[in-house]
Amino acid sequence: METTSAVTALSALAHEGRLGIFRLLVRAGPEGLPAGEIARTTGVLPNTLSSNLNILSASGLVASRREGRSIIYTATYEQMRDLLTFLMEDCCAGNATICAPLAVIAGQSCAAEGRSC
Amino acid sequence: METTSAVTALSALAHEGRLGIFRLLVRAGPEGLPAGEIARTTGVLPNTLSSNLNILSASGLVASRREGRSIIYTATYEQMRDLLTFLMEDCCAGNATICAPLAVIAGQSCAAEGRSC
DNA sequence: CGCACATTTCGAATAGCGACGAACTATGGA
DNA sequence: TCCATAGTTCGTCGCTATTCGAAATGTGCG
Repeated sequence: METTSAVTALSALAHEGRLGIFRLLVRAGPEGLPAGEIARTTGVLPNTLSSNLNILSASGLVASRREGRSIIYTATYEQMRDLLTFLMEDCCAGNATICAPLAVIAGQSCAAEGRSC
Repeated sequence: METTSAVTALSALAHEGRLGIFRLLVRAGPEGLPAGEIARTTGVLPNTLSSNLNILSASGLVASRREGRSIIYTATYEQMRDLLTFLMEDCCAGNATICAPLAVIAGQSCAAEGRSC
């Protein structure tokens, strides 16, 4: 992941409403939730919600599909994993205790990269 | 971690300059780096850098200590881990494949919380 | 004390974000 | 075709974030 898309993703999450939406979708799982239900759950106006869903979509953290009259939104786990990995890249250099569990997320061991931990 | 502090931390990282600083400090490890060296590395004006370091400090992602005439900044791994954990809270409900590695970060297994994965 | 270095604080200008009302598009059914 | 439902797009306004120059603080050394 590049710095630019990481900043975009972090900006998308750095907002109380959007963070709530994202976590709601993470909990909802792969089936996702229709925009209307998100609006009802969070009590946000439809147009404001739509704008925020758009920002989340643009960041890649959320995907959408139409189903009849509803549009269903889902969290994109892969993008999320990439973001977490990016944040902790090269943390090996200084701190082995946090590196080990993070390497699991990244799907690669530190040893494979020739680092000390 | 509460939503408010998560938003604060994410806002702190949602900035190209600050994200770069944070990742630099993550790579630098527990010993950290003096502000002057960060300024030299990133090519940012000292006052702008100071402002951004302040924002990172307020978010808890970075800590500082004085050492002679320099002020040394370090990444706070624990706060970072709390943030990652918060983002993925309850992801179990829908997706076992991503839940497992994330549970390692959180320092607790999903089974311990009585979930299916 | 006086000076130089390292960093922070202050104040002002600029730009971008966020929320809302109103109008628009898309889908499905009578 | 006409209508109701589900979401989106547009335009506007207020607010906050970001940056910079200039000045201030804090620290060590001679």
